[in-house]
Amino acid sequence: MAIRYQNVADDIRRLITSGAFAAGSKLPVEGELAAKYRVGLMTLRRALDVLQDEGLVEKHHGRGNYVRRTLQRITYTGSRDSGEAGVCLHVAVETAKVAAEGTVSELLGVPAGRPLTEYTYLGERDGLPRSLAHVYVPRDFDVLPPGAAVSPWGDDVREALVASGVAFATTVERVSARFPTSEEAKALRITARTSVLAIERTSIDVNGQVVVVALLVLPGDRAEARFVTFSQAELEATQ
Amino acid sequence: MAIRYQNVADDIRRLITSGAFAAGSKLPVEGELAAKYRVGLMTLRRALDVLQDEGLVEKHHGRGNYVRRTLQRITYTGSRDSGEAGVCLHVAVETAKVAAEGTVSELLGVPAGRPLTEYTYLGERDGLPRSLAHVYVPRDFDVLPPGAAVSPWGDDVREALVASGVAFATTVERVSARFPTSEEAKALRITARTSVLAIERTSIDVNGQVVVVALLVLPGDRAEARFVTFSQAELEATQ
DNA sequence: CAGTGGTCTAGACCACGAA
DNA sequence: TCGTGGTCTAGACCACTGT
Repeated sequence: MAIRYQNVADDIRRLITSGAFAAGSKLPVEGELAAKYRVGLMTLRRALDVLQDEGLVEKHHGRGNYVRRTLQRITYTGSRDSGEAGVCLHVAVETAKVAAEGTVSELLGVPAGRPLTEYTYLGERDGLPRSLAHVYVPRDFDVLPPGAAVSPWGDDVREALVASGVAFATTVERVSARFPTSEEAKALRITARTSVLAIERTSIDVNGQVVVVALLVLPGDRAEARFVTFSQAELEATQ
Repeated sequence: MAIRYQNVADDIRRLITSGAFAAGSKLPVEGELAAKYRVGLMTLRRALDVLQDEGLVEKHHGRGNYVRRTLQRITYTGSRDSGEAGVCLHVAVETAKVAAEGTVSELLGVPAGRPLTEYTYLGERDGLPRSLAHVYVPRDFDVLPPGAAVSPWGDDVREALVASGVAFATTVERVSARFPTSEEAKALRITARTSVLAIERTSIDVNGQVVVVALLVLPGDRAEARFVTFSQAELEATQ
């Protein structure tokens, strides 16, 4: 049997992708749409939920439902190919003194309560936040926070560490897809139902010591991550 | 004002995390729960939707709602650190002759319609599918499909290509978080609301030719991807 | 205040799974 | 077949936004 909210969603999706409902424009009010499709309000709203999850529609309480503008995606370019083509994000940084705790304390291999410096990076473009990064460094490695950040991934912390004599050996990036915490959703201005790319990056120096941990969160519908690997032969050729 | 479905979700969540509702056990039927919390059925179901999205509850049409068992995660280990610690997945492979189309044709840099060989890998553990991979090779490079696959990511196709003389240069992996297509959801036995990690891997040979494209889909709640980078110094040391 | 979406209900009927 | 969850409705009332 045909499921009505799916049928309605299919038709509205068609109208959007065909351009009958222009990007950025306001959709008819829910009552009108419900009448048009001869379904109840709940059913129509369910159809809009489907489209919202697909990223086609934005709902604004008290204002109306809108066709979402196509979002340009940003790319997180792993730790290696630093020859990244313009990320072009406006980046805001905040610094805080915090105590090691939970995952961070575990990843850094330091006991809970150990003093850390936390850098919070928020990358924006077109007035919309696109990336959120928390970078943690043990207080010992006290790094001067550069006034203006260039990389939304906290690479300047890394560079500052290199400048102060740290020799990096290995970087491990664990990537997962999940739903945002309420704080992340608020910071990135996404709904709790938008999936995010979560990247946990640990950098280890030549002594086997974890010197910096970065936790990145990218909205799934506006970002992707890219990792490039060169074969052994290729690496030798460039040397 | 307190939102009732959130209150109900909060209480059931407490009962689950405190162990009052044991992992794997069946929840009371929806009618009972609705009566217990003195809410309508729709409201109760909305609360369960919240918990389902959080991965705490599994809903089974016609059977009941269950407290989800903690899921062991599997790890996709990039293309490089092939020294992966036991993936331990049972892998099933299917081979098909297909025509290049859409994304695949674009990534391979061949015109649409060009004959390709498609390998479909389904990785399972504990009777549950955990990974889905589609690997595409131009028909020219006809590779003998090995009877039993070892890698759920299609690495044996890659190895077969190496054995037949292909020299790989660079591998690019694009990672994104999104919702599954209905086909993916069916194959992985997840709901349309579980986010997935989508990995698009292209391998280029020394002539700059894309020789193999792999599209991987991992259920976000049961998998993660790991990428390891070694510093230049580290690489030289191992040579 | 008017317009719009968000929450909630009670009850009808459909679809799935297991016995 | 029976018990279960899934879909759907009509209508009430609440909450947010802009004038």
